[in-house]
Parts: sequence; structure tokens; C-alpha cells
Amino acid sequence: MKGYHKTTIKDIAQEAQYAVGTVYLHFKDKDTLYFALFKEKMKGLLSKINEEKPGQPRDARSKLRLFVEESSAFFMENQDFLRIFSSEEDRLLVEKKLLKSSTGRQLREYITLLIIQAQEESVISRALDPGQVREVFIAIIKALVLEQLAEKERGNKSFEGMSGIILRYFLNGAASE
Amino acid sequence: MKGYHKTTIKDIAQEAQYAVGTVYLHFKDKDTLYFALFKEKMKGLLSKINEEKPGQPRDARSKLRLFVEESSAFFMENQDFLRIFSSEEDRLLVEKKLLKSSTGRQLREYITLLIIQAQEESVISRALDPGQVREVFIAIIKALVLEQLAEKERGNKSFEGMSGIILRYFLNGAASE
Amino acid sequence: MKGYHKTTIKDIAQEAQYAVGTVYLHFKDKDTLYFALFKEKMKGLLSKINEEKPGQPRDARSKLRLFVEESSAFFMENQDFLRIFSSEEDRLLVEKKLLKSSTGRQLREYITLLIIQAQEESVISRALDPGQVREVFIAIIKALVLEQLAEKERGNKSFEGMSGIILRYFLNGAASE
Amino acid sequence: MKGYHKTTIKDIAQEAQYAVGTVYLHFKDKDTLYFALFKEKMKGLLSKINEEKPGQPRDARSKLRLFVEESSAFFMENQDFLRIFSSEEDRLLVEKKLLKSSTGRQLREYITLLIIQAQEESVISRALDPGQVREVFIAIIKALVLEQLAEKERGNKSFEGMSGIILRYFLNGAASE
DNA sequence: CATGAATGAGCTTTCATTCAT
DNA sequence: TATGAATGAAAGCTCATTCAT
Repeated sequence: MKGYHKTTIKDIAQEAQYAVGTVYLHFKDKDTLYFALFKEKMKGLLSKINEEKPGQPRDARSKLRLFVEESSAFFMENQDFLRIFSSEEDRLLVEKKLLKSSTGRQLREYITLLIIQAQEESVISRALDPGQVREVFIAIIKALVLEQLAEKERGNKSFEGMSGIILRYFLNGAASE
Repeated sequence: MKGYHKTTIKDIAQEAQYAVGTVYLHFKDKDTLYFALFKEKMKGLLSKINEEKPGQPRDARSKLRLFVEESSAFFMENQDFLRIFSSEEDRLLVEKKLLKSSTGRQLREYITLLIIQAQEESVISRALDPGQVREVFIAIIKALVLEQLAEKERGNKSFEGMSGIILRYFLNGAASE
Repeated sequence: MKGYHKTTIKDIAQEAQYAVGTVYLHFKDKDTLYFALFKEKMKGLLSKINEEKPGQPRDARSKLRLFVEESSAFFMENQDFLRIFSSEEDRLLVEKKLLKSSTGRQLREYITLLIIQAQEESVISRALDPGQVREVFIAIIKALVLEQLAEKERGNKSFEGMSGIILRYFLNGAASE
Repeated sequence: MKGYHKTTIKDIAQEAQYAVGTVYLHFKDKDTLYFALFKEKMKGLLSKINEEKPGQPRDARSKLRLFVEESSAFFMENQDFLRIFSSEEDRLLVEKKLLKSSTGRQLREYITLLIIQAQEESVISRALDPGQVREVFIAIIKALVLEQLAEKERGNKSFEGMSGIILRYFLNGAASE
């Protein structure tokens, strides 16, 4: 994909097997359309994460691991699309218009609650601000997944064990023990 | 600022107190202009970091701290401009065209070498891949500085002690000890 | 009309009662548009010339006369437009891109064949190079039609008998008999 | 050369070893500059033609031949520059602004007088309009010189005997005798 | 509901012209 | 006289948006 600004409505319409005009029956403008698509994707991740599997452990550490796994996989699958919105430039728009919308906020809230649970279970330090921890958490996931994708393009190793590595950086940092 | 795609040459010219045509005396096209501006900023950071101050400690931990301080401050001062380039969408352009240029590469190299030194001094685990560590390092700085800026806009607390916090996340992670 | 370089897409669009963007739905750029318009005109002349009228004499001399009449009339009707393309500056573009295209070549070929027929019927000297004769033929038509148009602008006489005069110059030259 | 519209003032200034600004000390605008250059060239031709060589025959036929030779040679030497102005598109400008100027008019007058002399000497038919004859004369020279130049570019034969051929077309036409 | 031709504001880029030096 | 950096009007082209069908 080409990024928000380089992706035309025609591109999207074509991919969706619709005519340009039809798109405008459903979305009042380009922004709305994009944010709707974004929301849709986020909903996908959210429902996957919330999906209750029987026998699934509910402790914070397991849920953190699960979140990293699910979101990494999700990120990789939708890399092109999400790359558009992972831009800081657009994050402003997104945050201002849509992350305040239910889906985006729900995702952030999910993570925040997860972190609070982790603090309660003494997995994450109680001294830290949950919002801050969340940002670091997301940033590390994003950075390492993107790096991994770049590696992949260069033809290098696979994605095996990446979520373990991410979690390690997140929880224990880079220091020597 | 508005990001690469939304910022017009006219905007830039006006801000620089120039006429549109004047810009084109110095830069052959929009890309060239942007990358040149970007490079200039990076050069500023690079030279600030390399600036030898007498009595400055040269151990890895101090240098890491210094880097976080300098780059955070730098980031904050140039937030608008750098926000443009922190966009993933544009990172592709930038990385492909200019981060491979001396300045961008030098900065990355500087960080990588710093991390290697830290590994040698047992500040950072020898088991980790320096490139990966570097990405995590940058991501955490970026995420927390941006969050801080957002806070500031919302009128909240100041930036005091931020570099300590960043370093803490980076080195020790979020886990309880 | 103003010539290729001075005629803007906006001009053309306006004249055609279209918006600028509409023009670009049909032609990918200015060149393409112009050459298409040119081709269209040429096609018009070509089909007029090839139009078989019953009882129309097929000897070379009659066909030469007919060609002069048709092309003079055509030239006059489309003077503004064709003036653009009679520019040597643009002839390069046109010749390189479109006269090599079927329509332009067909027209040239038509004239060449006509001249060869005339040579076979001893109307034109067999000693002369048909290509050269063709260029002279075209040049004389162009020169005298243009002069006539200039006269007209100055308010002088009409176009009566012009094709006879053209043919006379072409076949017999300016010499006294 | 690139033609009137594609040739920039900077191009010309550079070629003349001047700075852009300097050009504007002598010519009030691009048109004026160009027409001045054109005039200069024409003056060159005019003085060459008027150059009295001892023992030079003064009969009309000889002078016509001489004119064809001189102007062909001149045309070839200055082809690039003259091509600019041989464009019909620009001829309007030239005719309106400068051919009415002394030099351009002088050249035309010279040819007209030459033709009248030829009519008096019964070389050219008295029945023909001298202005018209002049246009045909110029057109044939131009057409065949241009064709010859094109041939040359394609690597074909040389320019030998061209002025004889031109004169032949002009005086006797293309007809079989 | 669906279409896609038509729109035109707005972008990047060029270059004749000016003017402080 | 000579300079050339600065100017900004105007060009070609794109694409989000509309609307008659």
C-alpha cells in the first residue's frame, strides 16, 4: 500500500469492487473512510484478543504474552494498512478523531487495564504510571515488529520467538542482570 | 507543522521568509528540500552529542544518559519538524534516500557503538543484538517524548526527570524487581 | 489560437466547454492532447481527399488540382489550429511523434503516390525525386495559403482562383514562357 | 538550439558570457532580445548579398542564383537559430514586430526588387504578382534546405548542387517539359 | 443504492524580470 | 555598467468530491 496521502479513493474503491461514487454513499469524506477502515482493523484485533478460549490462563503475564503474540501477528498481517496510520503525522488525526471513538479507546483501555492487572499481580512495578507503561509497551512492539519486517524484506531470519524477545525488552529492559 | 504531504513549498518558503521560487534556487525539488532540512536537523543533534565537554564522563552509562538528555531536548525543540519524519509513511522515503546518507547513518552508528560499549562495560546484556537494542532505545525515547509533549499540550506536568524515566524503562524494563 | 507553447490546457478546456481536469480524463498530458487534436484534423483532410465522388476524374492532373483545392480549403478552415503545427519548432515534435503515426504518414504517402502517378502520366518530370517534389508542393501550398490569409486580414481580395495559381507555380514555376 | 520558448534568457546570457541582469541593460524584454538577435543575423545575410564583388554579373538570373546560394549557405550555418523564427507561430510576432523593422523589410524588399528586375529581364513572368512570387521563392528555399538538413541528419548525401535544384523548381516548376 | 464522468481547487515547478549591491 | 539572488505569476497536472443518470 502507498500511505494515506498516496492512496486515492479510486484505489480503495477498486479494491473494494465499488465505484468511486458508491464510497461516498457510506463515508462523507476521505478521512472518515480511512478512519472507518482503521476502526474495522482495530475491531478485528480487539475481538481476537477478547475471544475467550476455554482453558486460557487469565493471569497478567499470560495475557501480556498473548497480547504481544496476537498484536504482532495482526500487525504483520496488516502491515501495509497499519503503516499508514502508525505515522505520527496521521496519529494526530487518528487520535483526535477516532481513537476517541469507541474501538480505538477500547483497545487502549484494554491495554491499560492489562497493565494495571499486571501491577496488581506484581508483574509490573506499581511505581510506574500505567499510561506511560502502555506507551512504552506499544512502542516496543511496533519498533521490533517493523524491524522484523524490514529484516524479512532483506531476506533474513524469520519471526520465530519474536514475542518472547519483545516481552523481555518490555519487562526486563536491556540491562545485564 | 503539517507533515510532508500537507506542507506545501509555499508554507516552507513563507516560514523561511522567502518567495517560492527562491526555494528552488537551492533545492531541485520538494524531496531534496525536505531531506536537506532533515539532514540539517540531524547534523545539529549529532554535533551536539559529539561535542566534547571537559570533565565529561566517558563511561557507557553516562553517555547513554547524556544521549537521552540531548536527544529528548532536541526532539522537543524540533518537535514539529521531526514529527514529520517520524511518520512511518515518510520514514520509508527518508530511510531510503537520506538515512543512508552520511548524517543519518552516523547517528545510527553512534548509537550502535554506544550500545556496544555498554555491552562491553556490562551495562547492557551481551546476549542482545545491538541493532535490536538500538531500535528499542529509539522507540522508547520517541514514545515517551511524544507522550510528554501531548501531556504538555493538555497542560499537565513538566519534562523534569523524563530522561531518568526513559533510561529506566530502557535498561530495566517495566517489571517489578 | 496561440501556438503550442502559448496555448494553455485551460484555454483548450474552456474552448471545449470542459474543466481542466476533464481534459486529463482523455489525454494523459499536453503533448498527447495536442497530437490527438492534430491527428484528428489530419484524418479529416485525409478522408475528404479519399472520398470517392462518382464521375470524379482519376487522372493525375485532376487529382493534383483536387488536392490543392481540398487542402487549401481545409487549411483555411483550420488555419488557427494548423498554424500551431506548421511551426518548425513544433514540427520536430509532431514529426517525431505523430507524423510517423498512421494518419500523418498516410497523408504524406498519399501525396507521394499522387506525384508518382503524375510522373507516370508525364505531368511531372520523371527526373525529379518524388520526395523532394512533395516538399516543394506542400511548401507552395502553405506559403500561398498563408499569404492569402494575411491578405484577407488586411481586408484584401478573396481566395478565388488560388488553387489555380498554386498549381501553376508548382507545375510551371515562375519563369516566363 | 531549443526554440524560442525553450530557450531561456539564462541560456543566451551564458552563451554571450554575460550575466542575466546585463542582458536587461540592453534589451527591455525577451522578445526584444530575440528580435534583435534575429535582426543581427538578417543583417549578416543582407550585407553578404549586397557585398559588391568586382566582376560579379548583375543580371537577374545571376543574382537569383547568387541569392539562393548565399541564403542556403546562410540558412544552413544558422539553422538552429533560424529554425526558431521560421516557425509560423513566431512568424506572427516577427512579422508584426520586426520584419517591419528596417532589416527584415530590407531583406524582403531586396527580394522583391530582384524579382521585379527578373520580370523586366523576362526571366520571371510579368503576369505574376511580385509579392506572391517572393513568398513562393522563400518557401521553396526553406523547404528544400530543411529537407536537405534532415537528409544530412539521416546521414545521406551532401548539399552539392542544391541551389541549382532550388532554382529549377522555382523557375520551371515540377512539370515535364 | 450504484455509477463514473466531470469538476476545479490546489499542488509543484519554471523562468522572465527586477534591484540591491 | 555589471551582477545574479530573489521574485511571483502562471503553467501542467492530480484527485477528493459531486451529481445526473
